[in-house]
Amino acid sequence: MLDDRKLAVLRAIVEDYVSTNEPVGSKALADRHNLGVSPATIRNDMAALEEQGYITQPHTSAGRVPTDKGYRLFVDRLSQIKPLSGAERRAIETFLAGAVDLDEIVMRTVRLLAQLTRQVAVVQYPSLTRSSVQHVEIVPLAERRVMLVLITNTGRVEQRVVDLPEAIADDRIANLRAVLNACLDGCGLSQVPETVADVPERLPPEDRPAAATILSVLLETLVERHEEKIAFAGTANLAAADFSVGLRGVLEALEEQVVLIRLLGETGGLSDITVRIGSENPYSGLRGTSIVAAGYGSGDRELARLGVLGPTRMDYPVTMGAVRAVARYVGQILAGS
Amino acid sequence: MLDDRKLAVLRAIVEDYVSTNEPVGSKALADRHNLGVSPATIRNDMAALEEQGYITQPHTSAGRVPTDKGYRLFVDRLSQIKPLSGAERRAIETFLAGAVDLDEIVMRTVRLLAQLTRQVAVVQYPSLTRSSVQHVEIVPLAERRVMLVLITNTGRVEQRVVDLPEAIADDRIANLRAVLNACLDGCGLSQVPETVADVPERLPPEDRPAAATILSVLLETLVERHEEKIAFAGTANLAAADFSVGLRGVLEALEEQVVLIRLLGETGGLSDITVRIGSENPYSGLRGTSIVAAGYGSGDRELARLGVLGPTRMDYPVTMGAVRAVARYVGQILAGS
DNA sequence: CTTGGCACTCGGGAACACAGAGTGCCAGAG
DNA sequence: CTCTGGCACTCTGTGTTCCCGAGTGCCAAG
Repeated sequence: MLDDRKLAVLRAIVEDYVSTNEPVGSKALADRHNLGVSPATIRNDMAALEEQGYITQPHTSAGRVPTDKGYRLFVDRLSQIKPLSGAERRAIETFLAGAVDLDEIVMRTVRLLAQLTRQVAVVQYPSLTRSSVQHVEIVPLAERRVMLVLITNTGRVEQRVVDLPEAIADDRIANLRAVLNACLDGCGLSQVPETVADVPERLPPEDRPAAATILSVLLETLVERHEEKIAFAGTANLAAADFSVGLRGVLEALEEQVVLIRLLGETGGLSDITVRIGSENPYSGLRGTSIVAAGYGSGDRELARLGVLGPTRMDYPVTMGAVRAVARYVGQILAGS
Repeated sequence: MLDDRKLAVLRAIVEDYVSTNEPVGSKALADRHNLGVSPATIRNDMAALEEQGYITQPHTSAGRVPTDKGYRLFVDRLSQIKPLSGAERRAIETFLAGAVDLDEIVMRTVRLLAQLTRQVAVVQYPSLTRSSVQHVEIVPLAERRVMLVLITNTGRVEQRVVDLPEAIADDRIANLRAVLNACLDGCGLSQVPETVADVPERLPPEDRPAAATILSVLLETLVERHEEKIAFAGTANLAAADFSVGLRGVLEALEEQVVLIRLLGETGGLSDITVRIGSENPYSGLRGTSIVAAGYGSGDRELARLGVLGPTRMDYPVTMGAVRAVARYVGQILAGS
C-alpha cells in the first residue's frame, strides 16, 4: 500500500514544506533529494499519497502540502527526535540552575523553551494534588487574624489570610501548628482531608473553634487550587512567523487557561512526548496549530506538564527534542532543590 | 492660531477616525457632525491643522488622519474622561471582591481591565520597596535547612530556602524569629538593611553564623526582587483588532518585562492618568501604540501601576475611564484586606 | 514499473482603465 | 475678513484582461 519509496517521498515533502513554507512540486523534490527516480514517478507516488489523504494540493496545479494525517505519519514513523547539541544542553543547565524559587524555575523554563523552539511555550506549575506537605505555618497577623502558609515538597507555597471567630494567644497557635505539622508532615495532599479529620480532638476544647476555621480554609485552599496554574512565553514568536493564520486562536487559547491545561493533556508516561496535530486537538480555534507536550517530574512521578504550541508546519524532530530535554532538566532541578 | 472651530474639527476627526478606522474627509465630517459650516470651510481648517502637524493625509487625496500630536491635543484639551456606567462599576466590584490572595487580585484585575477596554492590560504587582514588613517567618525544613518567608503588608509573600552553615535547634530558631520580628515589624522594606544591622549582637554568639546566613539571604531577596513583577492579559484582543501593525512590537514588549515596567512609568500622583501616545514612548517597537496608565495604592501611597496598551487609534476617554476606575477599586480592595 | 512527452489548469503578477473620494484654489457673497 | 460653491486635479483602490510558469494527469513507449 505504502512502499518505502512513497514513504520517502512523504518525508521529503514534509521536510521541504517545513523549511520553505511553499507547496512542493515533483520536480523540486527530484532535484533536492536524490531519490533516484524521475519527477514523473514521484508524481505517481504523490497521486497515491493524495488518494490516501496524506497530502493535498491547495489548488489544482500547485505543489502538494502535507495534511494533518501526513504529519501524523511523519511523526510516528518517518522521523526520530533530534537530540539537542551539547552547547544547547549546557546552556539549558546553566540557565535553569540559577533559579532560586519555584516561580523562577517555571519562569525560566518557559522562556527557555520558547527561545529554544522559537514558538510559544507553556509550562504547568507542579500540580498540588500530586505533591505532599512539607510544612504548614500559621502566622499571627493581628488579634483575630492569622496567615496560613502551606509549603509543598515541590517548593510551591500557598498562603491565605484567615479571620478567626475569636482571639487566640500565640502559644496556643504554636501548639496548633505543632499538632498540624505532626499530622501532616510528608502527607500527600490528596490525603490531607482524611488526615486532618481528627485534629480537633487532639486539641484543648477552647481552641477548637479557631482550629475548625483554619482547617476549613486549608481544605478550601486545596480544592480551589486544584485548578492548576500555568505560565507561558514566546508569544512574540507568533508574530515573527508567517503564522498569521491561527494566531488569533492561539492567543485565545492562552487566555483560556482551562482550555490550555486540557490541551497539555494528561496522557503519557513521564518521558513520553505527546504530539497533537492540527485538527487532532479538541479546541476548534487551533486548527492550524500543533502541540508538543511532555510530562516532567522528579523520580518517577509526573508532577505536571509542559509543551509548545506552533503551526502544524513545524519542525517536529527538533521541537520534540527541545521539549524532551527541557522536561528532563526541569525534573532534575526540582528533584535537586 | 487655533480657534474654537478648528479644535472642534480636530475633535471630530479624532472621533470619526477612531470609530471608523478610515481617513476622514471634509464632506463626511460636515455630514456627520453638525458644525454648521460647509465642507469647503472645513477643508480650510483642515489645511491649517495639517500645517501645524495635528493631522496628516496618508496620501494626496485621501482623508485626514490624526497625528500623535493631534491625539495629544485631543487628550489634553478636547476630551474628558468618560466614567463607567453603573452596571460596569458594580461588575468590577463584585468581580474583584471574590479574590482570596494577592495573586488572584492581580490576576482578576488584569483580566477585568482587558475585558473592559478590549485591549491588552498590564498590572504591576505591588512594589516591594514601597511596602513594609508584616511578618518574617523561619521554618525549619531539615537539620541544616530552613525556609525564610517574608510577608509584606500588601499581601505579597516571598520565600527562599536557606542552607545553614551548621545545625540549629528549633528553639534557637524560634528565638531568632522573635528577635527578627521585633525589629522588623512594620518596618519599610527600604529600611530593612539598616534596621537589621544590629540583630546579630542581640543574639547569643553561637547563633550568629546561622543568623548571618539568614540575614544575607533576606537582604538578597529584597535586592533581587527589586525588579518588579507584572502580569498581563488580553493579547487575544490584539488579533481581533485590525491592529496587525504593531502587534509584533506589543508582543515583544510584553515579553521584555523590564521594558514594560519602564513603560508603565513612574510619574504621576496616585490618581493621575498617564497617557503616552505612539512615538512619545521610548520604545521603538511601539510606534503605533499608546499606553494609558495609572498608579494604584491604598491610602495615599502609590503601590504600583497598571495600564493598557492599544493602538494610537483608541478611544481615549473610555479607556482612561476604565483604567481610572479599575485602579481605584484595586486600591480599595488592597486597603481592605 | 518507470520514464519522457504533452496538453491542460490555474494562480498570481503586470498592465490598464475607471470610478469615487478628496483635495486645493479661486472668485463671489455676506 | 470669512464663508461658500464650483471646478479642475490627483490619487488610491478595484475590476478586467492577459499572459507566464509551475505543476499536474495521462499516455505510450522503454
